[in-house]
Amino acid sequence: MTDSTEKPRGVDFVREIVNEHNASGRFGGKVLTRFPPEPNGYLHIGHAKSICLNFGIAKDYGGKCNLRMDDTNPTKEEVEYVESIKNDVRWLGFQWDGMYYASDYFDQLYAWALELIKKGKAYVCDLTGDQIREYRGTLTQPGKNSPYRDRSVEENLALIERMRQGEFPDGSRTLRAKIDMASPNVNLRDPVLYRILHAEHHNTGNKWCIYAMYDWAHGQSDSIERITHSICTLEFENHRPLYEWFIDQLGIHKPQQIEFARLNLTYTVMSKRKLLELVRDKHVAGWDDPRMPTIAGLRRRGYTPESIRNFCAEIGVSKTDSVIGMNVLENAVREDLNKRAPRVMAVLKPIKVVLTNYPAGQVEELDAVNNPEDPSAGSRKVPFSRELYIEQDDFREVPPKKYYRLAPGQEVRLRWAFFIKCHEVIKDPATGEITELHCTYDPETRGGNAPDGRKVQGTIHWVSAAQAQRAEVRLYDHLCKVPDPDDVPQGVDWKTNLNPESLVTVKDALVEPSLTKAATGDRFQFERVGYFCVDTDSQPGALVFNRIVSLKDTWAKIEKKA
RNA sequence: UGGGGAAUGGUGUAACGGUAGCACGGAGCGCUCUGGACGCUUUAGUCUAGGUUCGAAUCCUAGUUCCCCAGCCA
Repeated sequence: MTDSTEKPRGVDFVREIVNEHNASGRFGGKVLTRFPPEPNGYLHIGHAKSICLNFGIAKDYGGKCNLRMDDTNPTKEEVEYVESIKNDVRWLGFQWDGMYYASDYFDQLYAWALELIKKGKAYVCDLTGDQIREYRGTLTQPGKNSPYRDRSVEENLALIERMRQGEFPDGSRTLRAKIDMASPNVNLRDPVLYRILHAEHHNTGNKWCIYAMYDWAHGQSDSIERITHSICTLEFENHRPLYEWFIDQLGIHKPQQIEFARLNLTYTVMSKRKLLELVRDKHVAGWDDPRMPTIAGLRRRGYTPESIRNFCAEIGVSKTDSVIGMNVLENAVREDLNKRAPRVMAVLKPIKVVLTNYPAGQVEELDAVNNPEDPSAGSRKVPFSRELYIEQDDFREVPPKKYYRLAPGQEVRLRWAFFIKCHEVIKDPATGEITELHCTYDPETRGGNAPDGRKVQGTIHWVSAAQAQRAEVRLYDHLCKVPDPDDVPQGVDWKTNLNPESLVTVKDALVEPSLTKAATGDRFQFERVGYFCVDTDSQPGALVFNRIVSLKDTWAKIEKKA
């Protein structure tokens, strides 16, 4: 119809294609997508991009989205992975319509293979792996036909059945499509459909000893589910003619495959092979190690599903190979947590402060706002006393220019408390190390404001010595020390680019007492420091926090420039 | 050297023959009981060369550069 003259603007190219289909009636206005992972590892942030795209499109168009395990290789797949995948998809905030397995379709796939044989379009090949490679030719030279290419239909039928029955050892024969050994597209040079694999499958057990190749399973699985838009990554663009060839031969529903560029992030790796390597060789504590770009890792780190979804929306979808800066992801979680995370005071590297004019033994409760961005978050009480701890970084005996924090003779505000001024620096006579700061407080400034209207430049965070709780804080940084860890000279292991300081553990940070009630998964902003999340290792009385991301640090930037 | 793709500020991404915009980053300013947040200003781009057109990021031609493909992996 022509009643809609306004063009959809600002939508990604995939949605543009869907719009065209809806306009032309190609799929009768239906939209059915799917997210098809192989359960051979944990999902990562790159999968999140695909999940948001597939589920997002289904939602935008009132369609549906299936979750399907592409489980055609029993030697690499495990139920642990399928469970983790389902869990991660749900956690990201999506609910699939159909839950399927490519292995659900093994019978149908086998029937279709027989059909292809009967049409003279597939044959059993006795070539070894090496021979198949030789016969395939190269990118610039055509391949040559297998000597087994012209077996009779009857012989092929008999042989595939014997393969299925388990009469032949692994690798001894394959079923191949008969297409064109001279095709400039190598995927069409008689691709293997089935290989012999005497392996137990997580879903079908020992029913099969021949397994469909991905190329033989994927397109037809989409077809069976009547997927309309089969969205995948760029490297499958070369396979599309093959999938369409299968579907044309079989005369079944043909989805539209659309390829987009996979996500790459700086300072990390995204290949499942490399992530598995990190886990297996214990470079990290597991798939959910907070340094991992896995969904499980990001979750444990403290990322919110919203922040990941916002990130995916922010980066867009296109066909251009690209690398997104890690700072974009970090920015997404800061933006989300700024609105929601309660503020709290924690001192990571403490130095003691004694208020010489504050009565010994006295403790008072001060009101602290929980979240200046969210009035409904209310306020809490924090104890204040003669002995406190502040951050080592917040004191300089010889302050540089523009240093607004505590220094001899310089007045600062203690957040939600009083103005203090430093009078004496106590040092260890042996080492010269600063052990204590003697300060005075101004009782008139209770709550943080001076009745005489006097201003201070700096406000610093603190905890009261007697009431503070000890906590372990794990400071996470980039997994890799360079933006592109895959960029290594020939023969050099990419793992030489792992960041040795990706985890720095602070054993004895001091946190305000309200945090004793913090539960696993709770997120906070440690004021002026960063966003933190209670780790799964945390116990009552033995708190463990993960740094999700630091706050932007303007002072660090100024000081770096000086 | 075969085939398939992609090229817009530093990084991503819009514009669908008619003002090159947005986000992140960078620089600067304002505000602030977080050197946070927020607000404002600013920086910087159509791969190259021709052509069509009143007008081109967009259409045409020819180049250049980058990515993917030679698993019985997905």
